[in-house]
Amino acid sequence: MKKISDSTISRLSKYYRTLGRLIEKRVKTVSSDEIAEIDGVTSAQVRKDLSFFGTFGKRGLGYNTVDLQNNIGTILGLYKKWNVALVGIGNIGRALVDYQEFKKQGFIIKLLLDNDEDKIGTIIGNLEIMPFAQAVEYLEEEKIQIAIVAVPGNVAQGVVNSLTDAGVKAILNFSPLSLKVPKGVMIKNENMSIELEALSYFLTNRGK
Amino acid sequence: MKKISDSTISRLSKYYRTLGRLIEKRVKTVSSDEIAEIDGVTSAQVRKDLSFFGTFGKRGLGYNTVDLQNNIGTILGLYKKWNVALVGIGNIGRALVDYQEFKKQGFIIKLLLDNDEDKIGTIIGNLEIMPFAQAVEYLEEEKIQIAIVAVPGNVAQGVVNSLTDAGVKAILNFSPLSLKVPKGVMIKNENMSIELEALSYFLTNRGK
DNA sequence: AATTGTGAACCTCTTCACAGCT
DNA sequence: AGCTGTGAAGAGGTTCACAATT
Repeated sequence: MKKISDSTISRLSKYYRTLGRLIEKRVKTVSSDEIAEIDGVTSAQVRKDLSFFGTFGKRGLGYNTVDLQNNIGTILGLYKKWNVALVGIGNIGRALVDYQEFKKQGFIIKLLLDNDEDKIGTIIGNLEIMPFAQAVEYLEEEKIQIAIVAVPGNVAQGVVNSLTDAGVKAILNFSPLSLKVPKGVMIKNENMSIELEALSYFLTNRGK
Repeated sequence: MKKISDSTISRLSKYYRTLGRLIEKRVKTVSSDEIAEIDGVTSAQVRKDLSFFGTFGKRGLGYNTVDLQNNIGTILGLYKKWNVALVGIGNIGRALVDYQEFKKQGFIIKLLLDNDEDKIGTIIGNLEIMPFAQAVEYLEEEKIQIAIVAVPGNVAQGVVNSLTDAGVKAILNFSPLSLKVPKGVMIKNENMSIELEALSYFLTNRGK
């Protein structure tokens, strides 16, 4: 398979969401121009992104919203169910347990892990917080494919090492550090500080 | 000022954090190669990123960790204090109030806004949740420069419109939609679903 | 007439490679 | 000798522009 850029994938996620909203509004057909306008990109970009995966439109007419959403969903693997472990049940972890958006896209949190004695055994939603020390066992039991890591920076790399040793192949990292993973494992960073710092830079330097 | 790419800015954030950790470990000097290794980029990339802003190293020797961190902090505007409003005090909003990393970088949450009658008046940390209906007034009063928007997708654009009308120039958006802002306003998206979907794509297509 | 799909042109970002400094 | 700073080359991503299709 041809290497597809990260930006194309993340734009496809946006188109997917945009199509969802159009479908809610009973829109049946949409042009690349309309999608582009909503998502703040060019229409050529939309068509090019799609062209890597096939031809989904009708010349002169545009795209059927439902079909296109389905196609993008399939490309992104959203119709599979993914079993997710959440590691580190602090403020952010707790918020993520309830984050509705995840469930909607097939990301099902099946395992909560922490190493804090006080937290282990606590029930959140309908899940009990389990000891990270036995992570390997639980990860296997629950057939976890994706781990969300929301632990303090100073222990994040260790946690990620344990997870990848246990065979986890995809990680979403909320700690503010660059973490290393072995080849064949994908890690994505959700780093709020980096985005805020970009805003800080913008406010500091605009006009210059 | 020459236009600097977003990726350069976000790498500078990473270098900043990496230098912080080196300084904690009493490291005095670092080469572009070492920074690059830690942050998973090339050494040429590190030097090029820095070169847009000045010359900070000594040939043959490398960079003084403390000086370089200071320089990057200044470039990013991190030594200013930024007054931040948090709009939408749901699960994510609540988690962000306590997020220590923000405070450390000079982002000070000074205002909590929500439009839910049941929430208004509640105190979180040492801040009272105020009614979004009077946002303009409070934003001015607290001299808010940055707003973090953590409201449901269907009301996000409206909230952002009010904020930009009230003069807010920088927004960090946690809703899962692409939002429009007027020229001169910067919006950064923190979209957990997009990252998870990239992981889903990776797991679905690896090996092909 | 409208809109897609796409090769080619363009532009931007990254890496190379080496002169220049310590 | 070691490492930075940077112009030039290279790679990758975006936009153009138009033939193809409905």
